[in-house]
Amino acid sequence: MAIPLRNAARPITLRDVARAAGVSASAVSRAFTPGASVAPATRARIMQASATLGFAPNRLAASLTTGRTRLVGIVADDFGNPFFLRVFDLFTQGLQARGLRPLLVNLQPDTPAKAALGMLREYAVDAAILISGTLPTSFARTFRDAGLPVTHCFARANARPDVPQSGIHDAAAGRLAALTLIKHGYRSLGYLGGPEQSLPSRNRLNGFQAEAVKRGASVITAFAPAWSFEAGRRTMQTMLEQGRCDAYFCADDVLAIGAISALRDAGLDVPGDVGVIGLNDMEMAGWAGINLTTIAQPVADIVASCIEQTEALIENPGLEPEARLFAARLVERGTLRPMQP
Amino acid sequence: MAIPLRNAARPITLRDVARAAGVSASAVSRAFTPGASVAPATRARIMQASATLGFAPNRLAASLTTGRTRLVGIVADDFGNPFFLRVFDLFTQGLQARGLRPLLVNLQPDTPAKAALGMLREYAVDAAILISGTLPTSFARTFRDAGLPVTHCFARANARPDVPQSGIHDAAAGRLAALTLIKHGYRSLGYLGGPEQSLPSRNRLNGFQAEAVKRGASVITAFAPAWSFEAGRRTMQTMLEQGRCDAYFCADDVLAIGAISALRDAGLDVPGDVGVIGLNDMEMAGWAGINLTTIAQPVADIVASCIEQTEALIENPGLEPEARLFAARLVERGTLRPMQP
DNA sequence: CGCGGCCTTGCAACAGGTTGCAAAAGCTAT
DNA sequence: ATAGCTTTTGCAACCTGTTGCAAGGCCGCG
Repeated sequence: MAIPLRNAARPITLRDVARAAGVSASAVSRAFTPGASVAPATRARIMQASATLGFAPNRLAASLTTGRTRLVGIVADDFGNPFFLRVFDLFTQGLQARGLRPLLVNLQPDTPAKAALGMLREYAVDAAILISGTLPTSFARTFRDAGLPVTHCFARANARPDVPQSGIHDAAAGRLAALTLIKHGYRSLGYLGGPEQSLPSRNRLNGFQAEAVKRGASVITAFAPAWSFEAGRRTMQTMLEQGRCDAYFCADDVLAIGAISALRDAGLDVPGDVGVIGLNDMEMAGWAGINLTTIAQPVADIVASCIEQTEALIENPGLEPEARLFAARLVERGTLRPMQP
Repeated sequence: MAIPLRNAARPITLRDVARAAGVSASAVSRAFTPGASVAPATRARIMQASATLGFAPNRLAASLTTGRTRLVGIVADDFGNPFFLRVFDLFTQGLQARGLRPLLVNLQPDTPAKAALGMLREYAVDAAILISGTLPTSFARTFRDAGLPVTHCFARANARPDVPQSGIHDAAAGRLAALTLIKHGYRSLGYLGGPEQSLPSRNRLNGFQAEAVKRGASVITAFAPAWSFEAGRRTMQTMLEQGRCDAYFCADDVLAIGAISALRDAGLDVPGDVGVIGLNDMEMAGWAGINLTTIAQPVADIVASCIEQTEALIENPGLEPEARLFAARLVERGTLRPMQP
């Protein structure tokens, strides 16, 4: 009836290897540490023994003395928008390539920052990366104040940031959208943002509105409760009740696709009657039947930059936080009427 | 010039708390262990001290003695298909709810199983979950043979499985697709699968073909090189060169959307000239403009089942592997012509 | 009042690595 | 052969928690 306390298959430890190679435990440890002082012949013998025994050093045990786990917490709260699949792909690949391992935390809408912090501290992550446009900036501050190096991707505070950030220049993207619509001859404009508390939503609006007003166009605005098709569709429906604009800038492609669906349901042709421009340039924006004119983020550059910031912050926790903003680019497809010559 | 070897902000340890609360380290450890023997008053004092110091026990240090990290490796190789975003969401949520933490490994096409195994063993994960329809079954075997508990989600070996598995009954889904097309009056059928080495691709074909042939329909087949829009579009283009079928079963919705794009480019109306049925029932299948008739997987059930299998395997590594197959369900939308009465 | 038994607590060993220090070994130059 | 250096190696302490064991405290009961 005895329940075994430990798995029968005990993992191979460094002492097993030491015994097999006829050296001390320290020698084995050093053999696996680049730059440590070991005779080449000894190292070879140890590596040989490790290979036959199938030994891999336990990083977690090592972390006790080194103070580094090479674990990075990825904290995200939007698993609904396909945009983030690309982002996860890039992040996990990029971190892996640097020998860092992503530990995922999937935030529920009601998860307090403290709880998320606790999850990460239990695992002694070297840093955390916040991937979200909707998380309040206080979230990052909570992490930072607890002494956990943290960076924020795809969000931007208005003033000087609390923590290092990478993302697009939202206001500039908004201006680009306005400029594009105006160039295409639209005058009465609508803005359909994501959740109102989301900084990118607001910053995109600010740029959009400023540019539009400057050029004599009018802007009405609405915020969708989520970055989803259904939210975009519903919000466009209520926007249409206030009368229709010539063209709409949607702060995300999926939102735009939902909005177009509502416009077509209302008997309006896109781009015949109404123009729509999205943001993100997700793969599906290029699909036939969608063919959405949109503004592209340099996602790969942003993610690479954020990883770089994270590594730098791990090296030097006192680093002055910097917001790196990337320029967005117009991708013309078929949801705006042809430009007036 | 001295470089500090350790971060100035040393994390709070259990001995700090012990000192603050005036008890021994063991007392603190026990205070955090449910069911351990501690006087309520002592525990309260310790919890108080922990809260003010901001202490959280380091699970990694604990893992040295307990032999459990509560870390689970999530190994995936397809970050292109939005279907998997939903899957990641469900997995991370489900694991978190059980106090397990997902450690992500993003497999590149050329990552050998040994390398992936090494990444996970370094972090002493309690188990690994393979999420992939394209990974060869040898991958799971490599993990298992190394003594790492492993389960496989969304793949199925033909015979008795090497490791526990959860997924849909691919052959049954294929039969359902064939039956549906035949009920709608289609006779000359086409199958557009994912990568040929993918087991789900082949199993879906087997069921589809068996049912179709049994009912006197013909089947031509093709395999796309990836589970993507572009692969679906291209593959449908080459299929059309061999003449067209009445209807096509595509082994994935994104593949189907690509295929429809190719069909329309070829001047064919869907569903007027050709019927298309997909598989997965992803969110976008329901979007206006796509409106794809498809076969739904009970994804949430499958993921829950896989997590359950994983937990069971951690408890009892000797568990007999079992393949749990879930029934797929038809979701009728607008890409098949109306049924003949 | 004394004793047995239970609950609570601390000691010390341990998990799997890392690392400062000093001893041992190898090498060169006298 | 010896001194003087450098390189290689092992010892032992340490990182942070956990746990078996035994000692201490407290209770009730006779």
